[in-house]
Parts: sequence; structure tokens; C-alpha cells
Amino acid sequence: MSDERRLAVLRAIVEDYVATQEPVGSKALAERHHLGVSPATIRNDMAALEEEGFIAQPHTSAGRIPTDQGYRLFVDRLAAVRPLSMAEKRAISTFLEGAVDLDDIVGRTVRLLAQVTRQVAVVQYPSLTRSTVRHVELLLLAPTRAMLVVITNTGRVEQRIVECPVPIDEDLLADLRSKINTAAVGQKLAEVADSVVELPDTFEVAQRPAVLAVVSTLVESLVEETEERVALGGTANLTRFGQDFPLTVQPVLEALEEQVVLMRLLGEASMTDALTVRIGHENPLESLIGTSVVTVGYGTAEETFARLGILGPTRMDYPGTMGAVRAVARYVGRILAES
Amino acid sequence: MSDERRLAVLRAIVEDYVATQEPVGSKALAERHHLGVSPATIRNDMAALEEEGFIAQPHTSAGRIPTDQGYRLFVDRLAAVRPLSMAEKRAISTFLEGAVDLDDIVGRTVRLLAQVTRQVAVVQYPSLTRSTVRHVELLLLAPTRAMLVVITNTGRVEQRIVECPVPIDEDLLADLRSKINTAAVGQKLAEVADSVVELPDTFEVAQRPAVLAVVSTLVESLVEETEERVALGGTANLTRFGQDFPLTVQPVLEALEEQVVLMRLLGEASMTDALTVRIGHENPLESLIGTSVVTVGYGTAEETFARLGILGPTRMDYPGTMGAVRAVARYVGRILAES
DNA sequence: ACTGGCACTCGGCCCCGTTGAGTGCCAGAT
DNA sequence: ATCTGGCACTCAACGGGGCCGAGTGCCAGT
Repeated sequence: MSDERRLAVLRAIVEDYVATQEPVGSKALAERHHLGVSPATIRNDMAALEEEGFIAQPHTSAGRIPTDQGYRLFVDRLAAVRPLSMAEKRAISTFLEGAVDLDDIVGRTVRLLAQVTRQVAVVQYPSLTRSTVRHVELLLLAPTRAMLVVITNTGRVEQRIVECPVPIDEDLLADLRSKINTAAVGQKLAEVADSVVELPDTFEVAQRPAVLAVVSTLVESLVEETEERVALGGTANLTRFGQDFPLTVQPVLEALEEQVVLMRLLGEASMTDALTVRIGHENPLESLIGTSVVTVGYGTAEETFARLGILGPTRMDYPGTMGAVRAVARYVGRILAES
Repeated sequence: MSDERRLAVLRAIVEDYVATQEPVGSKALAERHHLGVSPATIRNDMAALEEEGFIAQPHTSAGRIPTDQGYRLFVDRLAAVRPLSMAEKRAISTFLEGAVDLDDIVGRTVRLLAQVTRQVAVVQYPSLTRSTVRHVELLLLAPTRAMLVVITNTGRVEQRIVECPVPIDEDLLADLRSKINTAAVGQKLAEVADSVVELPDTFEVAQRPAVLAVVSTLVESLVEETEERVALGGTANLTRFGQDFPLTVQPVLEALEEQVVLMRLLGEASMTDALTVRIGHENPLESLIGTSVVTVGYGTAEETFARLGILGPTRMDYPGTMGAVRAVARYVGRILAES
């Protein structure tokens, strides 16, 4: 029994099932995909595939549907990422061109992804961990109250209010400002803490409390704000999945409301820019049975900013979805590199 | 036929239907609510109520359910806003106390509302139109590039990059900064444009291009950023509404993804702080048949910052929901006033 | 190693009778 | 006048029975 044909049968099953959403039987398979064998032969192959755990039958007398394992094999060995048409590419490009700031870029991206893939889209904001400091500004709001503004190379701006134990004067502030900038500009956020920790020592003792307040707020904000943000869109697409899926809609919606969960879905530590597909049980959440997650990193050639991707039922069009996700990621990376 | 009893019957129907989600019949009504009359009498009242359009029967031989008009009457004349228990109030208070910045406050509020009402929650960010300028800061990033930061009394911070046709020096910038602040601080955002428009005239001709660039960016940003933002949460609650509602889940989810639509839901121009209830067709969207929107303004005693509210099926617990929405709004207003 | 044939299983569908909640109406009671 | 009890009627929901057909596994034959 040819091993190749068995794979062909699996591929056919996945493709048909994804297209029709119905268990696919040997007869239909033999007709629609012109593999030159009879239904009976296919049945034997199917029996073998089932034995190995790649497909299953919902009821005794029904067709087969792929298991998570079956999809996995399909994605790994049978599916080529389908590139997008020129028209699609152009549409993506022009839609993203119009963005005016970071929020807008991310917002557009998430809408775009949702629309193109017709799935739920998730986009991480460019990671602060990897971004560098472009400028740090200090403003005096009141004698004992300053404002700290950090601008990153990815266009993100974070601000904090610093309450000072003692009054600060403008001269001190200016001095501090320039020293902080000298120490921090160009550094990755994570490294800034080390660079500024010894700054207070360079000031007179009387000034140290104020300096310390500012520096510690800076360090604290960098650590704290490193927490990643995530944008979400296309949840309406969840309802497209007929009557079988809705039982799962609830937990999925719940999961999607938790930032932390979204972060985990996007692949946690796996900070490569590789296109990854997590199928059903491979996901870190138990409540996501029946759903797959397709993600990829985006950024410039040199560094990955963050990840984006989609979430949908395991029975999705993997080649097309993967192509769309990858294409969108590329354009977003390009746009961000320009700005 | 006593008009009062007819109202009592309507109230009973609404209450029972909201509780059970099933059409309510005359017999059950007579039993559960001890109005001292027989089912037959109630039937007569029901017939009258139906005649007037307050209730309807889904099938010939089924109980009655309230119409949108029926709910309207219920809300207007029969329902008292139910105040929350001490425990609930305390929970709200402590949950909101922990917030660290504006985003956090809004985020917590939306989660809180969703949880307390078990509906979809919507919270407008404090309106920039009504807020005032607390401080304007100018930083020189490069000789022809400045950064403009506007801090409002509601804690919101907006920043813009200003590209200058000619180099600016620090002295000019300092002068401009102080003049802008003198003119703008304390003003409502909408009024700032008028206050600063003549500023360029007070500078030397050579400096005007630079000043103009900054001022026009300021004005532009104030106009543009007046666009309201909205936070959304609790969409998972949409799935609670059994099998009849899900047909409507799709359009609702779609609607909720549009910021503009959300803004309209929250009541557009109706910038009072009054608790308002829009029932079914009263909503500005056709796709929201079967859903009601309960909103209220929040802010300080003097001014309303924005609105917040929830969205759920017309068959909701109005007294409880209204109470919860109002209570949350009060606490949010208080928190914002403090900070 | 593949194919055609065959018996078998079982979910989906349609038809149909039963059930029971709920209604409207009317004649009688208060 | 107003309410009540009784009564006939309607109709959605439920469940059982029978049919159909897609799909399977197995086996004997090419």
C-alpha cells in the first residue's frame, strides 16, 4: 500500500472537509479528487489513517473528519503557504498606507487581518522590550510634581507623574534631563535601568532625593509598561461557525477578553518571526479545543517587533490563512520600518 | 375595568418573562403574583394590553411577551431603579480604587460593568471636548523638530510631532511655551483654538513661521483628538442568551466593532448625565432589534465627562441594570474627580 | 495490490398522533 | 358593571415509527 497515496487521501479529506464542513466519505472522495483508485481502496487507506490517529468518524456510519493530528500532518507536510493575489496585496498595501500613528497602524492591521482571513484577528503592539529609547523628557508641573515622558523608536509614548519628596528647580531638572538622555537614548528599554541606576551618585547629596524619585519612576515605568498590549478584532467572525461551534464561542470570547491569555496565544517566549500554527489541543488553553491559532512575527529584517495572527476553528483553510497572515505581517513590518 | 390592575398585570408579565425567558400565561400569572383575581379576568386585561400594543403572543396558543412598547411603559412608569447592596457598592469601590491611570480606570470600569450587569459594557473615555488644558509642553527633538504634549484635566495626554520649516532655538521655544500656557491653561479644548490663534502676531516676523507651525499643529491636534474613544467589554455575555438570540449576535458583534456605532449608541448629542434607556427599535441601529441600551453620564457634580452603559437583550432586568449602571457611573466620577 | 459486491449500521427526515398550555368567548354569579 | 367558571378550540412541542441513503467493513475475485 503506497504511503504516498495515503497522504494524498488525507490531503483530500482535509480539503474537502474544510470546504464543506461535512464528514467526507470514500465515494465522494474518489469522485471529486481524481486519484485513480476505487472507493474501496480508499476505504482501506482510510482505515489505516484512522488507525494511526489522523482521522476519525463522528458516528459509526458517517464519513471521516481530520483529527488535530491529521491537520498537523497536513500543515507540516502537505500544505504550501498560498501566496496572495496581486489585487489582495495591493489592497493590503493601500489600506495600511493611510495610517497616521501607531495606534492607527495596529487598529488597521487588526481590521485588515480579520477581514482578509474572515477569522478573529490578534495583533501585539510592537514590543517595548525590544524597542529603544528615542528621547526622555521631564516637565515641571508643580514644585514637587514632574512629568516624565518616554518616547520609543517604535513611536510609542509613555508618560508618568513623579511626586517628589522635596521641591525641584528648573536647573536641576534640566541637568537631570540631559544626563538621563545621555545615558538612555539608544538603549533598549530593558537596559536603561542599568544605565541610569548610578545617576543619583553624580548629584549633590541635597539633590539626591529628587533625582532618586525621578529615576526610580523611570525604571519602574519601563518595567511596568513593558507589559505588552494586544489589539483584537473580527470577533463577529466567530458566529460564522454554524451550530456546532457556538458551544465553544463562549469560552473563546471569554479567553479573548484576557490580555494575558491573548499574549500566551501569540506565542509567549517564541520570539522568532517564524510562521507557526497551533492546532487544537496544542494550544496552551483547554478552553480552545477545536480552535487553531496561526501567528507570525513582524518587524524589520533586523529585528522582530512583535507577533500577530488569527484564531479560528481547526477546520480552516490553512494555506490561504497562512498566506494572508504572512503577507499582512510583511506589510506591517514595512510600514513600521518607514515611520 | 381598573386601569391600575392592567398596569400591575403588565408589570407582572415583564417581571416573569425577564425571569423565565418564556411567554407567560394567565394561569401562571394569577398564581405567582397574588393579584386577587382569577385567570379569566387577567385574560381580559391581557387582551386589552395586547390591543394597545404593550404585549404580544408569539404563537396563537402561547403566553404573552412584552413588546418594546410594553418595556417602555414598564421602565417609565412601573420600574424603580434598584439600588445596590452595600456589599456590591463596596466591591465596586475597592475595584476602582486600585486604578493607576486613565486607561486603567476605563479598563477596570468596563470589566466591572460587564461583570456586575452580566451584559456587554461600553465606556466612553472622558470627552476631550469638555475637558480643559492642564499643561502644554514643548520639547526640541531636533533643530526643526519639536514635540508638543498636551495634558488635560481628565488625565489624558496627547502628543504630536511638529515639523518646522525653519530651525527653532530654545529661547524661542521657551517663550512660546510660556505664552501658550498662559493662553491655554484652564481653557476647554474647544476654546483653545480661539485663544491661541493670535499668538503668532506677538512674535517677530522672522519667528512667525516656526510659531505658526507649532500653533497650527496644536489647534489641529485638539480638533482631531477630540474624536472620542470607547472601551468595550463583556462580549462573552452575548452568548448567554440561549438559542433565539444568536441570530442577532452576529450583527451586534459587528456593530460593536465600529467605534462610530458605539458612540451613537452611547447617546450622541444627548450630553446630559441622565440615565436613559433605549429599547429595541428606539435604538439608532436597525441591526439592534431585540437589544436595549442603558446609559448614563459620569463626571463631577459640575460637569459630565462622558457616558457609559451596557447593552443587552430587551428582556433584561431593568431595575437592577439601571441601578448598577448608575452606581458604577457615580464611583467612576468620584475617582476621576479625585485624580 | 486493487476492485466490485454485499450485508450492515445508523443518523436524518418525514409523518402523525398525543399532550398540554393557553386562549377567547359566553353565560351566570356578585 | 365586573368578575368568574366552564368550555371548545388552537397549536407548538414531543415522541415513536418507518424509510432512506450515505458510509462502512469484509471478502472473494481479478
